[in-house]
Amino acid sequence: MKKEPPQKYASKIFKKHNHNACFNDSMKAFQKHCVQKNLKLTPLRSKVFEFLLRDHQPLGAYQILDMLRDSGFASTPPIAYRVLDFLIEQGFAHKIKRLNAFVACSHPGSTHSPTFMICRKCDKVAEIDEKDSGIDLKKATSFDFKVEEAVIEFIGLCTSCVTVEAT
Amino acid sequence: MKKEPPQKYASKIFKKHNHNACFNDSMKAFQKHCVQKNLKLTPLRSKVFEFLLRDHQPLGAYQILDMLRDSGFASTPPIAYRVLDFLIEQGFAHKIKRLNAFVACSHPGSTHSPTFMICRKCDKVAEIDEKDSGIDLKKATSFDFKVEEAVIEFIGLCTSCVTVEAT
DNA sequence: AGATGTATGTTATATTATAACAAGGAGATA
DNA sequence: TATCTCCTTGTTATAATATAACATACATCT
Repeated sequence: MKKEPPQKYASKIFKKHNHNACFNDSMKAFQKHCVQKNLKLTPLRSKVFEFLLRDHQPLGAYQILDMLRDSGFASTPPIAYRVLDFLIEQGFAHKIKRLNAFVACSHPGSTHSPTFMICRKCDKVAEIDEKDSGIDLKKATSFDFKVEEAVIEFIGLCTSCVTVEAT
Repeated sequence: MKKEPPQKYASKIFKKHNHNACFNDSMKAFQKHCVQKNLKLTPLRSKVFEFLLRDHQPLGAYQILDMLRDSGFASTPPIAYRVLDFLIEQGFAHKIKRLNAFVACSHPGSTHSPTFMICRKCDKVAEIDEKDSGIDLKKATSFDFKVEEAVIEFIGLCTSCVTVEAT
């Protein structure tokens, strides 16, 4: 049996994965986090996180508001923005500047400066580990500037869309 | 006479520099570019570029509109956004997502994926060379994703503001 | 029950950006 | 010179994103 060659993967998001498990694990991690930090995991918060987990598609605040309305929640802008702020603060969501949209964090738990790959065709977003991104934050902190945080978003094509475009 | 040790500089923007020369060189480069590409360097375009060059401060579209009004130009939103689009397309300006603001490009001429250092205290922005940024775009293009463009913005403190905060 | 703190709801408005169409002016050409 | 074409600028209206400020509800502790 041949050994697999080492490969670099942007993230599971662009690949098939066991989404049920993925969803459940994330939800459980969120629940656990809230219990540990004595934060309230309310129906509203839970619902919004669920939307974000649903299919890893980034969602705009106003899309989320529509979904909340459909689910019987109040749906004025502050409702969504507050929950999103909460999720971001707790490290379970990120904002994609490029899209003015929000995604569930792919590896929550520790605060980190996320790096995203955004497909310009299907708008799917993959969050990748800093170590795989070709970025060395220490190297970026220079004589003249103390780096505290980084916004890193790569725009391009995911495997599926590359294939389609090549046709 | 001792040799200076090699140092890394984020950019001239955070340092003293001959701003008159800097301003004039940029303006001339822009003029030259327009002649070569047979584009019209109109008073409006020239004025907006001048604002951006003024002191390297990122400017919001509506700030630019105010400045245009003060200079006797028309000042409805499309006026500013169109000129800014023009400058960006021609490679003489960039948009800073973090600030929803625009800056003159520090090394125009060739198209490039700029990397910025944004001081969270004074909002000054330095554009740095990719090679100094600790980022390897080739490394970022992986099996799963074809990188075409990158948005890279470091947030932190510039030398002056670090000093102030340490006090 | 009352006090406190946090979450949610509501109203209004700020900020950023674009669509769609009209008018003006420079240069080419008949 | 007239008019055609192309590009720039001007105008009106509105879309999209986000926050401020304040009111109400609800849980938990006492």
